[in-house]
Amino acid sequence: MVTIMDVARDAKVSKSTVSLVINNSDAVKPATRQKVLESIEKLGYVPNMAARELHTKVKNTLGMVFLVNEPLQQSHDFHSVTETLFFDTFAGISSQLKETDFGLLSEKYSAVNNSDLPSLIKNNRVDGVFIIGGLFTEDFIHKLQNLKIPAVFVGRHYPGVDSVAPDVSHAIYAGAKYLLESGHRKFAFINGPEYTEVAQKKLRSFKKALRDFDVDEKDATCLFTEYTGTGGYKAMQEIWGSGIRPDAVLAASDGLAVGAMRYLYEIKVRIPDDISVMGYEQSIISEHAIPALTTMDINKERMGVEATKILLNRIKNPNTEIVHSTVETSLVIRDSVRKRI
Amino acid sequence: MVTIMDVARDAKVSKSTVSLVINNSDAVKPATRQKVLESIEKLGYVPNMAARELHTKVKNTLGMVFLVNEPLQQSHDFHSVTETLFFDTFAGISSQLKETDFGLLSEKYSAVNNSDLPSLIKNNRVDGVFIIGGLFTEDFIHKLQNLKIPAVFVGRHYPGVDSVAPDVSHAIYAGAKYLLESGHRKFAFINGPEYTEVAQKKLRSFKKALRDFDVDEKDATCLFTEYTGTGGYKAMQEIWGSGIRPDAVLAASDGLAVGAMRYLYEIKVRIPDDISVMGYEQSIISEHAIPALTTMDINKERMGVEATKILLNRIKNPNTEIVHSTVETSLVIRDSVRKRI
DNA sequence: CTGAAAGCGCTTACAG
DNA sequence: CTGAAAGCGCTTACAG
Repeated sequence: MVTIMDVARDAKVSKSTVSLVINNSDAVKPATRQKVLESIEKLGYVPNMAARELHTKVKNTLGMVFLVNEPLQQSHDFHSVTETLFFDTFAGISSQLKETDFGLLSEKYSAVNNSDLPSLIKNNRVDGVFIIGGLFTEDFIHKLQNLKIPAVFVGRHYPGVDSVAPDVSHAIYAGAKYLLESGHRKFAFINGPEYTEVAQKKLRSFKKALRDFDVDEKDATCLFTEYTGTGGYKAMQEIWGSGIRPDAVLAASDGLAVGAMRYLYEIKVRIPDDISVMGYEQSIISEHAIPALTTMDINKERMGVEATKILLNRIKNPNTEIVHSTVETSLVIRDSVRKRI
Repeated sequence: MVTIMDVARDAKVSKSTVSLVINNSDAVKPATRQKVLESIEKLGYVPNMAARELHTKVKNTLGMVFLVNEPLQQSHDFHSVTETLFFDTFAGISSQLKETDFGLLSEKYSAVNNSDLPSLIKNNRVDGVFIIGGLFTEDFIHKLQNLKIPAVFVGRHYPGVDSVAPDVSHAIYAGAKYLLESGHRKFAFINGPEYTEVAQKKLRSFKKALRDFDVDEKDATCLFTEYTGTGGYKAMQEIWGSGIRPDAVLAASDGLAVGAMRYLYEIKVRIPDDISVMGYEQSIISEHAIPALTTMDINKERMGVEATKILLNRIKNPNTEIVHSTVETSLVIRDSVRKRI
């Protein structure tokens, strides 16, 4: 392995000087600098991160903790939220980190019934950490805050810690508005779990849209369920079973939407001819759904980019104010909604 | 920050002794060991990885290089192969690494027109590396081999480097067999890009199944296209457009299958009533397809687990023989294939 | 079984 | 602008 000493010898300078050019100090004469650079190139020198870290205390690595449900979840479980969040966020973070020297350590972690913190945090391997997804517990947050490690939550806001999340209220409102403007007047709203704050927020936005368009709340059936395909399927089944015939369903996730679509397919109700379906998230399954699902793009990749900027800044300036960043959402029109005017 | 010196003082031993207990040496008297352990616990000591690495040369981190197409690919691009491979493989690797002290650095990387190696390799940050997906070039492989860094390819075999891949031949054969045994006799086989070895292998297996069931090759239309939803869509369109009416389509990926299904939906051909469709991969989109897609599970998570075992072993025993591991596949029966007997 | 010492490859004041 | 020196927190022979 070639060390700083080798290039110092080759360039006929001291290793201090080599170190200075590596770190882009301008206290080096251009000619010397050039000579050193040539030696580095010639010998294929790569600085030893560990040695550098030992001194500077900066690890040049960020952690990505990817919150999952217990037990082990697989991508084909007819679940939809977390994993697609993971992939796109990763893409955003990864692209943003390309410009820097930071590496990204990843780890799956279940916050429930878990007294340990993620090992990349526990073992002190990162300068800062992204917490992906909403599946954290109070206990987890407290432990995290005690460590005072720079952290940003991605996907959900939480007071007192940096976070980036989509503009949920606006997104649901925009989705409902699109449906309303397309002439729909009788709704099913399939929402996430009732006890979550996000679901409550979504419900409020949905009802606000109804009010703004003078639609009676009686013409909207609102159900809570878990964010899975199965959840959407059963909700749709329940609605249909109780004799309700909406002309549009708005789902709080693409997974829920696709679950509802499956039930409708089975009972031979055509989408969008007989009923419109609208999702929320813009995940891989919305693009591949049949018919392709009209949905709200919550811009997950952009969230990753924002989160990276926030985390890097927090590491550099630990005392800046906490930031809660909200990422804009946008409507993605595909084939599952039809105008009824 | 608490160092080995602090615990040495607290336990009233030398730091060498502390180091020995950390590293589970049995050259420490149980009583001393106990005392040290207590001090470690009390002070919340965590060994400094950088200092350790500086000495031992082992970084305790593995890299996961996730091969992508140029340009930046997003998960909703109606593409399907790589990203779902990424997610499930990651899950397998991550769970396997839980038992160890290794961390996992990830990076997206495009091998085409890229003279640099992935930065986690270039900067020498990992002890070994997983190369995920088949999108590598000869040039990439040569550079990698020159570095002599332990590497395992996941998803595709390549001579001279450790790899784990699904049993492609068996999987396609099994898929075709299932269709044949269900009474189908007129096929469309929508395959990946013609120039890839994998596609050729798939074609051979498919034809072998045909022969074994005495079906004339004339009754099977075989098309090559890229592994995307759009590819599947266009292939199906072409088949239908030329007047061919298969009773089953076998697709070389779930993305292709779902693309084909989309076309069939548009021309109001019912699945599985009018035609059966079978996928390959068992990705998130197969479970969420409508109707749910019968497919071959290539066991991506298991590939991650195997790859981890191989890589860890290669690091420990650099001179063991190259291994090409093949992971078993299995049939996942859902709703897109109907018996026609 | 335990301690003193050297050294891993860097960076950073500090002289000059 | 450049070099000599100390030190980051460990591990590993080596004595004892």
